[in-house]
Amino acid sequence: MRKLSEKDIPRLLLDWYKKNRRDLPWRRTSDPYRIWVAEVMLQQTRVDTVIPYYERFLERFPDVNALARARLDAVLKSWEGLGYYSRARHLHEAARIVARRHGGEVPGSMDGLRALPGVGAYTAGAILSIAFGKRAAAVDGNVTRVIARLFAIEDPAGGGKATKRIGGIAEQLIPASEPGHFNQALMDLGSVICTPGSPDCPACPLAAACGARGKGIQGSIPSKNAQAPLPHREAVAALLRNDRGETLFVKRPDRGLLGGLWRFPGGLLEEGETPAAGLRRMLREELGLKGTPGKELLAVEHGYSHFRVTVHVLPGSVRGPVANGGADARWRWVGAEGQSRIAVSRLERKILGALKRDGGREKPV
DNA sequence: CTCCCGGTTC
DNA sequence: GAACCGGGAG
Repeated sequence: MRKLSEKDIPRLLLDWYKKNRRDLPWRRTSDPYRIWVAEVMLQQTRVDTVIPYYERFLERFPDVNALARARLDAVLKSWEGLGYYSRARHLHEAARIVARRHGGEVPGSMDGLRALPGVGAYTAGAILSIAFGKRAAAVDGNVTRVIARLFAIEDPAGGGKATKRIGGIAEQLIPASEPGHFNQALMDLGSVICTPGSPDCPACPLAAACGARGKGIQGSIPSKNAQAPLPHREAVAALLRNDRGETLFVKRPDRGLLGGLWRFPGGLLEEGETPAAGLRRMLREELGLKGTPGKELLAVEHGYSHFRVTVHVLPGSVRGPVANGGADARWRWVGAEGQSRIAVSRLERKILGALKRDGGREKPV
């Protein structure tokens, strides 16, 4: 029997994929829009998390024109909890571009796709190969790991050298027929068999062709680069209620952390600042209000991509009546029902859930 | 071109 | 603690 070589890889993978492919909602369609939405959601986010969001999003925005017509607030609400909210903003903006400039048809070219906000090399390659059957690489984290192992690439993953080499190999490997299935096969293999921690080499259709396996170094590829622990910050959030029982919310700027989502008044504490003092300062700076903080209700831990935070939640009263902001105001009094309609991050949902559980009663931390 | 920012889940 | 891509600043 002839030794396995590089040119056997597509056939072996495609055969394996036909028997082992995962049944995923976006694999039951060839609609470029639906595949695009799925690929954007799958950026930075696991398959199981994406599935329910994907279903709901497409029910709400079934085609490009529906998404293009929607308000950003509605799109963000559908994205609530999925994280990396700039993806939603970019997708919405891109849908408007497709509706306006491409007659509602998702572009089927690399240049057309890459010109859309939120579409990088990976997403464009995935859409081109999966929805349009074109020969394009789609190198995500799984594919990177599979190729790094297959070719025993020991340079640190994410480094310029390894990225370039892996991209080049991915381009070469793609077969002219079924490029979309080939790319998805690579991703499934990485997700199910060639996993980061302990790859299941005996189950791998490419084991005999795998360079890392041959050298017995599959467990240490890709090499892990030590990362510094995330910094920790302290923050305060104010629970301000008016006489109608509504709560004051502030809208975050469209860009930056959690852009376009609503939050409680407050923010990061300065070094050595107490929650009460910080809250007084922030109410003054942010809303021009003179406020009196009450006793801390609870403290919530939350992690972001590059720091962790402890949020102290304090009730407060503000002097004098505060009018409701208009439709586009950056702050607004929100009743119980409205609180389920506005888009907020996990952190605010966590706080709202905790307050609801103990009925908003004061409680020692 | 490289580095840093950006959220959540398992 | 690990995993997961794109944009924008430097």
